[in-house]
Amino acid sequence: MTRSICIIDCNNFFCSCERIFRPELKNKPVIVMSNNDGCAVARSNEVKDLGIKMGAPMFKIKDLVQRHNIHVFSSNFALYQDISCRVQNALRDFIPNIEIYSIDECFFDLTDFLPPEAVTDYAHTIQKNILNWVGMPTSIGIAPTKTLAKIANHIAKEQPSFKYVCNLSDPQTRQRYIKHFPIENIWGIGQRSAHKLRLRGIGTAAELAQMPLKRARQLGSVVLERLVMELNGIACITLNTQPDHKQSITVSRSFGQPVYTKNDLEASLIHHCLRAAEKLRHQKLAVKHLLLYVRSHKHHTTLKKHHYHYEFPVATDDSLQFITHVKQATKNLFQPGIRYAKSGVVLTGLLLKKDVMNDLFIENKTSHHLMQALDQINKKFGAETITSASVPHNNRWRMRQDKKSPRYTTHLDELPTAQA
DNA sequence: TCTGGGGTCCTAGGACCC
DNA sequence: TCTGGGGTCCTAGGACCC
Repeated sequence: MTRSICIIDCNNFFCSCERIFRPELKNKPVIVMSNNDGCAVARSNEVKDLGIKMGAPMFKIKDLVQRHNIHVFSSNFALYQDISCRVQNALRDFIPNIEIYSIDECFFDLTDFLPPEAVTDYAHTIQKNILNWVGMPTSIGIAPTKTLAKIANHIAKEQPSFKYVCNLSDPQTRQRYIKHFPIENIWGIGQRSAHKLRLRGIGTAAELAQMPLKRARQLGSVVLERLVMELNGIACITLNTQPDHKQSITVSRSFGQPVYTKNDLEASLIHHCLRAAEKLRHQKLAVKHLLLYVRSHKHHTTLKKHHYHYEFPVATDDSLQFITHVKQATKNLFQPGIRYAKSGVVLTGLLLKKDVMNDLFIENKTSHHLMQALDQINKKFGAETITSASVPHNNRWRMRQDKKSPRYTTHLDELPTAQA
């Protein structure tokens, strides 16, 4: 039976979030920048029309920004995450089982919910209501597999006649559209694979769909083989509405300005560890493996050691245990005279806190109540209200974020004000 | 001068064991 | 001294996504 797999995707998500609270920016060019205001990570349609590419560095587009009076925002993830939850909750009113694929996309399956001929109308209803309730414009793609639904979604945005909903369930319609769909735009085909395929004369989704499975596997392993099947309407990538817990947690940042001292490096790592531990506790997980790393400025090759690994004898979620290792790591890694550009922490070997095996012979040093109190206070009064006394007081490594909008929906002192 | 951050999955290759 | 192969587990790195 042909399934009605749907993907809903917020249009220019970060830009649209900013516009919800600045309605005067509708139809005006808007850009949202990456951390440190380094490059463009979201562009409104007006900006795309100016030819500014995804990831374009600020210093290269400064002139265009001025000339066209583009509104630039630093990224405001507290706001985006909250709007994302609102969109998801609105969507659940229409279909309870959704797969949250990213901050601005969800998959869902309408097969057992509606007859195929009713699906397109329902998608329009969902779309209209999310726009009314949350203020977020969206696009919806519908097809028998996730890969084809992503293609439909792409077409829904590009071709105005679809009004942001494209249904490729019908094989003839589908054939007509994938004939002209470039492989670069297929979900799962990156630059490398696209180049490889083009060299072999394959340039469109339809051409890739024709590839024999054996050949696909040989060329791009099981990943490409699956993709070819998906293009032919055979579902290989299943919907996952009950995801497992995370496999890894990362906190890393490029510095707002170059860092040369051990203290600054240590301060940044401690900060990242505290954030990572917070995330860990929030997801009710504990970690076995800790990785701390530093990066020097590009082309700086005299840096010998970048990584510090540690395996906890008993999985933990205790911020204070991490900090001990930061001291050790900085001692190991720091080299004077290096211009450091970035640091980070990666937690892997994650398991549910309730499944942690204690070791009889190791004293359990985790201070649950302390950590609980820490999280509650910081949640209520703002990040880093309470932190460890060993966190050095200095901000040299922090991000540049000059154009950040208020966190309208998550911080009481940043609420929007209505004018009478 | 200035180019993000947080994820997932897959493969190859090394270490080790029998 | 030289001689095998199969299995597992782990890690680093690649490719990709948003």
